[in-house]
Amino acid sequence: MATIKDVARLAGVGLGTASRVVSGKGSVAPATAKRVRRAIEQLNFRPSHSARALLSGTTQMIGVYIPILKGTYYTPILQTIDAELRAGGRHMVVAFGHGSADERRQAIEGVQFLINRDCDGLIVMSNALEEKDVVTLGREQPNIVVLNSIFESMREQCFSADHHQGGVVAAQALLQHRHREIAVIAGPASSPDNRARLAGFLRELSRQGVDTHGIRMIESDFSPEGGWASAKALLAGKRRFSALFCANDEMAVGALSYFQQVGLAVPQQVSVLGYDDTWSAEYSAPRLTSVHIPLREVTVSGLNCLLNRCYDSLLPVVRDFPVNVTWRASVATRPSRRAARKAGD
Amino acid sequence: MATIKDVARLAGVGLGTASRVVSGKGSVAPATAKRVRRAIEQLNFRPSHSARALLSGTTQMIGVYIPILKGTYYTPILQTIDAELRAGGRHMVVAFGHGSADERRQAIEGVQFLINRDCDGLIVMSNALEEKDVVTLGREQPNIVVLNSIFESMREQCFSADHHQGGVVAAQALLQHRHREIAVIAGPASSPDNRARLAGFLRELSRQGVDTHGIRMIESDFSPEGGWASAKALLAGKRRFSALFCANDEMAVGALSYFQQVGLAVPQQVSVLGYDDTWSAEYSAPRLTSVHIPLREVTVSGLNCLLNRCYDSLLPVVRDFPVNVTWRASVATRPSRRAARKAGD
DNA sequence: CGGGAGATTGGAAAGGTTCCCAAAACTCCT
DNA sequence: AGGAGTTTTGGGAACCTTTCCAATCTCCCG
Repeated sequence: MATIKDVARLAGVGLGTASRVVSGKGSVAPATAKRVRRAIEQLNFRPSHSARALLSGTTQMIGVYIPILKGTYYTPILQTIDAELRAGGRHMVVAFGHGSADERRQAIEGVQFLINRDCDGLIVMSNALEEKDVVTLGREQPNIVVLNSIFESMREQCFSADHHQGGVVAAQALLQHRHREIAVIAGPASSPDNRARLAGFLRELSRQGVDTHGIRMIESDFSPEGGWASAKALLAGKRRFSALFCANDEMAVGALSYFQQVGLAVPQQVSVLGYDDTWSAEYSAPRLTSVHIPLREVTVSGLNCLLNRCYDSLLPVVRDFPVNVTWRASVATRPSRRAARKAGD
Repeated sequence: MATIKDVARLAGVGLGTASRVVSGKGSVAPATAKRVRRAIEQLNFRPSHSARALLSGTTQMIGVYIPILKGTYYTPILQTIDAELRAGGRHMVVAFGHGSADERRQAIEGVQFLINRDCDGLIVMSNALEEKDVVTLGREQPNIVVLNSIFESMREQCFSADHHQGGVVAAQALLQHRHREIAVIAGPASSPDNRARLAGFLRELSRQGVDTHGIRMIESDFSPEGGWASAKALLAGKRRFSALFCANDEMAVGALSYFQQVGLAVPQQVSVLGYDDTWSAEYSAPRLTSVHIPLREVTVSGLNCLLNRCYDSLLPVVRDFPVNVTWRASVATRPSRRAARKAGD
């Protein structure tokens, strides 16, 4: 690979002049510039990224940690980050969690890896990380932004929709269609955002007079397999329900698949409500009504906040993200049979 | 950030000694080593990746170009690549196609970007790239491996399952269940791998005596939206069919969603066969029978081939990938004539 | 006690860039 | 022609590491 020295020699100019032509800053006589450009062309020169990084102390590289890339939740995030970054001539290096260690350890290792790679900044998503972990990590690389979790010690750097409110909205959506016999497939209890949406959900339910002790809740793992298995367990149980709230779309999709298999019609016999409004909700059978989380906005704001820290720019940052529900076909008004029976009670 | 010079100074040793302790190669007296290690600890030193890269001429970084990260096709690939790379202490930088340019231009720009970033090697997926493009790109960075496309001028560096054979297998799956009235939702005609599977499909069909002029084929775009719209168009047409072959799972999922909406039972009234056997096939409603493409194996072999080129290692590389069908619930034996007629209404 | 082998150590050089400063070249005016 | 002011130019220094070579030290043997 040709270096700028070669370019300078071939063009018959000094190092500085060649450099000035490459970077476009500093004055250089038009004729000289042309000569240099021809030399660049001729030698197929492109500046070494490493050398620049070494000198400038910045790699123009943002690390992204994601627990696992399965399903449809993280993909738009990655896509968004890459688009924004590339527009500024920077790039993204991604690390996923993997190995046999537990999730928390995987996250720490992944982030550590990214730090060692000289990333200018980090975007981290993980609900397994603990407050003390981010503090430790933050000492090594203060340019960290966390998506979808809130850590008290670095509130400014955390971006998340209000999942408690998301739960409230979910409850309202169901209530509004007169459902009162409700089942829930929850995410892992260890996940704070899952806990938040559940709390909001139950709170709104009881606020509107539903006895929340009567609702059947199964803890699962955010995967379609988990949704499928939970739906099965729910149906096997004796408690009836006219609506099912799933703590994410993936589980809802699994549940939908199971209901289809056993011939339970959605939404005629059961309504199903998803959460996140990811891409999997769009073309399930039936199409899934889901609580919309404006993940793109969350991501962009988080990223902008990070870029502002790293390169002191002044990109716009928003910290409040409205949630609402995207209506599709999986939620309908409570079946009338039940209404009648209920009325006769 | 502390440099190795600081470490050396604090430990009261020379640069070389400090470096030897860091890298672990070369002999250093135990007592000295301990002193240096303490200094490292104390200063929280970690070697600069850029400086190492500059000196060694290698960034330990592999670039991955992917047209778009939507849906479930590319995600396992990324996950696989990251896992393999990290195991070797290397990392991945991903670029997606984006902008307003056409796909081919996007791919060229994306790859170019990766090259400028000093990647040691590149993994490229794109069916918009042309032979001459890879030749040009290959001149700048010879360490390129292409997944899921075959370019004659660099056959050794191309890894793909045999999509023609995939089409054959698909046809056999349907034939085996006595379907002869078949519709197809194809991918873009511009995509070579799509053409290959279609060719194989039709060839096997006619080999087994089905009049392929009688089959209704709609070209779509590999997306669920496309699948949905195509299913609708197919049903609106007057030609009837008992089975539908979709050139990828995403479109099949869209079709499934549409069929559910209009109350057409799968597989009782129409069978649906997907292609790729991605994760979306697993929990659709009903679960999708699909031609399994061993994408993980393809990816690993491609990556190994690349790593062998970049770092002259001797990782195992396989070039033949068996395809078969994963049976789930969306394909059944041809229904009675009455049901079939209904499907064509 | 001299000599030699081996272990240990220090520091210069190199890798490719950019930044900065001083020098050279040019322009324009008197 | 002389000089002031501006534009253009060249190259050293610095960024941080590793590699290599020479110097020093230690230890053992005759």
